[in-house]
Amino acid sequence: MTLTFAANDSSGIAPDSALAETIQRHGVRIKFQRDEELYAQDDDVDRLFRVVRGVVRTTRVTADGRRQIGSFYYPGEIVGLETGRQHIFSAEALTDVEAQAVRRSAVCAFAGDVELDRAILDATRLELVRAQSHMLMLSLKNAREKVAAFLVSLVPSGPADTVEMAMSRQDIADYLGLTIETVSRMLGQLQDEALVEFPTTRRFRLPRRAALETLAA
Amino acid sequence: MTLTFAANDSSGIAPDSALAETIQRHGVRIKFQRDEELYAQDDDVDRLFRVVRGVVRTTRVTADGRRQIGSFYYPGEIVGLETGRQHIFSAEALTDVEAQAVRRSAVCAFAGDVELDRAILDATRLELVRAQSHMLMLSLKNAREKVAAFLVSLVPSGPADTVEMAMSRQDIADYLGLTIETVSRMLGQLQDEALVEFPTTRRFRLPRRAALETLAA
DNA sequence: CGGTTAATTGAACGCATTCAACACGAGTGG
DNA sequence: CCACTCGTGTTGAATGCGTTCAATTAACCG
Repeated sequence: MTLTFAANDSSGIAPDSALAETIQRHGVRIKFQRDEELYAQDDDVDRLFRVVRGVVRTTRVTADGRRQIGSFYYPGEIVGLETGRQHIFSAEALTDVEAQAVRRSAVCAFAGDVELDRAILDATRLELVRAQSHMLMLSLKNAREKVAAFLVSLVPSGPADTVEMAMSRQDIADYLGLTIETVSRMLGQLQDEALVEFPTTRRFRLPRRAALETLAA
Repeated sequence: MTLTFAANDSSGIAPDSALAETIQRHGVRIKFQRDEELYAQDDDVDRLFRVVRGVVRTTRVTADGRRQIGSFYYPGEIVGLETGRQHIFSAEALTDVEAQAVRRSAVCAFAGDVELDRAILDATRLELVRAQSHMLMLSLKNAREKVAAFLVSLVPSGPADTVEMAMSRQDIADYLGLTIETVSRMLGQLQDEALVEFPTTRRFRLPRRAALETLAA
């Protein structure tokens, strides 16, 4: 049974951009094991990655240990351009990951290519839209709405097939700004209302996606 | 008595970029009255603004009426590039505002200028850093920390002079993801601890900025 | 099988909200 | 000058949502 990981299509923008193509052509293929870091917080920014297989999460930890997850990245998406000189987030392989990497300097070498410059700008804009959407979710939604919205974002709007979640409850909690207990409770609550079915803890189905979207606010 | 409005320097990046200069040279000067809109939510993106005088806030309102403030913009800063085709936020003049505007198409006309393309990219990156910083604040800080961080962000790190706040308590609340009552309580609490002094409701001083920074987390 | 980590469930607590009343300041008109 | 109003901000008391702490169950892997 082949079961692809749930893809986050919350942005609604196709991940295959000119930048993705360029990385695809010039990138070096690298593999990361589960939990391995693509780059660390405070690392100098020097490489861009295009996810080929698996899922990547970006994480930041404050001085006093509080953790936040910036986003999850799926095949076709670009990781590594979220900041200035130094990385604010670290990037970690949630599953075994295959990626293509290009040095930022290499990308700059093509700077004459207007097409490419535009592509980097577009990718940065996409990143900004993600952040703004995340911002709204964090401040305006309650626990129930957050979890509902998260589930919806994991399932392509097409057929309501079973999807596999790459992330743990802790990852979800840190992404939504909740605790694992609250996440678990909300999932249970939604399951009681038959808005989601969990055959196993990491696999689910949305039998009434539209209804769930409604209460995701 | 001349008293300039508090400037948000939380980003730590100088607002005067190549983009700002270009707008300064080619921009059309426009004045907005207090509460007037520079552009509305869902408007097509067609103009970029450089604030010359006054303060601008970006706002978004959800279908069910919940309000969020994206950011406050001060003289020298760029407003209007926060999204794709259509604006997600509206931009409103918090005070009387003087701004310079350029049509986006006009900016694109200079596209051959690599310098300028880079400037737009940098400005977009700055916007992204703002959003990420805001994200962290919303999910990881409690009410006390939020308000402390907000006060600190309004005061240039230099001399602890009295500064004037352009925004209402409601604006602060919607920016921090709190209610006006909570904001008011936290301000009162910090004042009791002599970490801030309010001669009037819109004017304050930070006698112990470092101490406030510490508990802003 | 244990042994270990991840996830769920329950009960008590606490922080921020909600609802309500009150204070303050600015502007208007008697 | 005072009285009145309206918008804004503050303060108090009660409620509730999400957290915290603790115990139990489920999943994973040797």
